[in-house]
Amino acid sequence: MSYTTTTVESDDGMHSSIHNESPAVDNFGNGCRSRGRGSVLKKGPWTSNEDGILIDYVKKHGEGNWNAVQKHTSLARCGKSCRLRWANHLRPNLKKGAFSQEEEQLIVEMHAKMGNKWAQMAEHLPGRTDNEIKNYWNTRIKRRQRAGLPLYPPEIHVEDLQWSEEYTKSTITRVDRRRHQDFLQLGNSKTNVLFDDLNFASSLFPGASDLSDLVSCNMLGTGASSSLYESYMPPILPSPKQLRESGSRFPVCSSNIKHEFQSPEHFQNTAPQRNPRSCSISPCDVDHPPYGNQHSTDMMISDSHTFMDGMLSTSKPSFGAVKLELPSFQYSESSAFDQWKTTPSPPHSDLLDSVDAYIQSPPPLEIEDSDCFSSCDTGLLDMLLHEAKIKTSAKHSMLMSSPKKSFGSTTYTTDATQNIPRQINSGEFEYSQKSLARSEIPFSTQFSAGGLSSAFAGTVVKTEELDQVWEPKSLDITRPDVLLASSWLDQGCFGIVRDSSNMSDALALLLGSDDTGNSYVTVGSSSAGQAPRGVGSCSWTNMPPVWSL
DNA sequence: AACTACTTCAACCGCACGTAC
DNA sequence: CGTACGTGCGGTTGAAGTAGT
Repeated sequence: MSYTTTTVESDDGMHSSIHNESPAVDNFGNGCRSRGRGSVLKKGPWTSNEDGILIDYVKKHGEGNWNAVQKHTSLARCGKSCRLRWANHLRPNLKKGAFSQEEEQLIVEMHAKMGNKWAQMAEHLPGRTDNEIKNYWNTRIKRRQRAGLPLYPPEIHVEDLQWSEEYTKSTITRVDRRRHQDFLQLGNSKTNVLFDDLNFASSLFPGASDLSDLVSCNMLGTGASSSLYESYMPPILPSPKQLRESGSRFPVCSSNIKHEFQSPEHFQNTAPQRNPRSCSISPCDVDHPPYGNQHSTDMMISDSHTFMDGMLSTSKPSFGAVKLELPSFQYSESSAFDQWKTTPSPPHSDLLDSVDAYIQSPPPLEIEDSDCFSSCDTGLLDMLLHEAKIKTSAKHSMLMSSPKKSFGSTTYTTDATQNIPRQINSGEFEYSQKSLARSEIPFSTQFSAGGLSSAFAGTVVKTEELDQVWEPKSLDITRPDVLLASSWLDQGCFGIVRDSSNMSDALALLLGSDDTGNSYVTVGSSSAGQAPRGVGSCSWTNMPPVWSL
């Protein structure tokens, strides 16, 4: 390994590096030039000798004051390098080796909550470093991207809908950390109420916060600009290897389509014995997706809703000036973290199930505009509304303990919408719009990412169209939206669609009328009474090649 | 055995924050 | 208040290792 670098001191004291091709063998004459001392700092891998020097130093002087290491020892390393070496490799009680399943699961859950807050995660993983966690996560992203799996298990996502509006505000636009911390320290006031949504104790309809949450969620979800996430729906042609495997990983594309649309009974029989939490998050499912050895129910996009999570941006600048720091549902309030951490199994598996069902409700059948651009804009709003309904219906189904049907891994409430809150304040959507505006992200940009618009755009659903559109036989399996929607088929969406009573309830849910009869969707650009668009009215030109195969 | 593709992970880089002066 | 410095964090890079052909 050659890390030989010539560094040029910059104005801010940092050293820019010019890599040489000559081998570096403790070449102190060709490294970083220390600030003010004129000595040369070494870069690259640490030797055991250097490690020993650093260890000795820390033993004598303790951690911190890393720049003094160079001054007080013969170590020709900059302070940053020393700190990194100590923190990641030399400090005691470091746990080396692969992550355990428990650790992996915890990381997934923490990332759902925190986003790329590696250091915070590391605090909850004794002996692990932020760098380790970060590397693990990046590797995991790549693996799941290849496998076409959602970044988070659905259960994770559902749980993660319980995040704070305030927190989101503070992270949508990159606020300074001080303010962020101030917010987190609000403590027992509003934040805790918001974070305590899991209790769902209130029968009030918190639509405003839901909407804003969802708005932010999707804003963040569009932060697909991150180099790691933007390719979650692969922007590149699959490798020959991937193509060979595509038959299993993208079963709907295969010629054996009839095997992919199987009866609910099939799913019931073949679905893994799924504990909503433990199974979905089990490392063997989440992090080690075997290409050809996976149950159909766990295959590829488990649901489009969750799929979007894979596109969550974390910190890379987005298309505009906005830097999206965290995934949609992140909050780092420690108390909230501790709360869920201590309850590894979700206390609301029923809730999760029911939410699954609604997540898997039909994709748009009707969108106002004909051109993709506008429909994408519309679709975002509709998607947000749709997600809001999902969330709120889940809460109410929780409260009412509705009877459920189960198809395979998915349970849905048969009378969920009877519990659906109809009370939606007129101002809530305005709030949502404000949130959208606040995000400063072009809607079209957001929506074009990964073809999500196809999965979510539009909430106006005509009952009579549903059976027609969503009969498996009428699916155009070449289309990405169908591919996305196929995840519902996987998870029993037909149970909803085919049940007319459920369907009407679902319609009510989706339309979300308020007391005055005002349709939810009419506030947005999408409206009822327009010509039906069908499933494929959105352009697929933005779809990554793999979907166009 | 040689080559290629892919994965892992240690280390670097730039930025931002806190603090001292 | 502004500046310099120390520190921490998150993103990225690239060499080493591994698997596949």
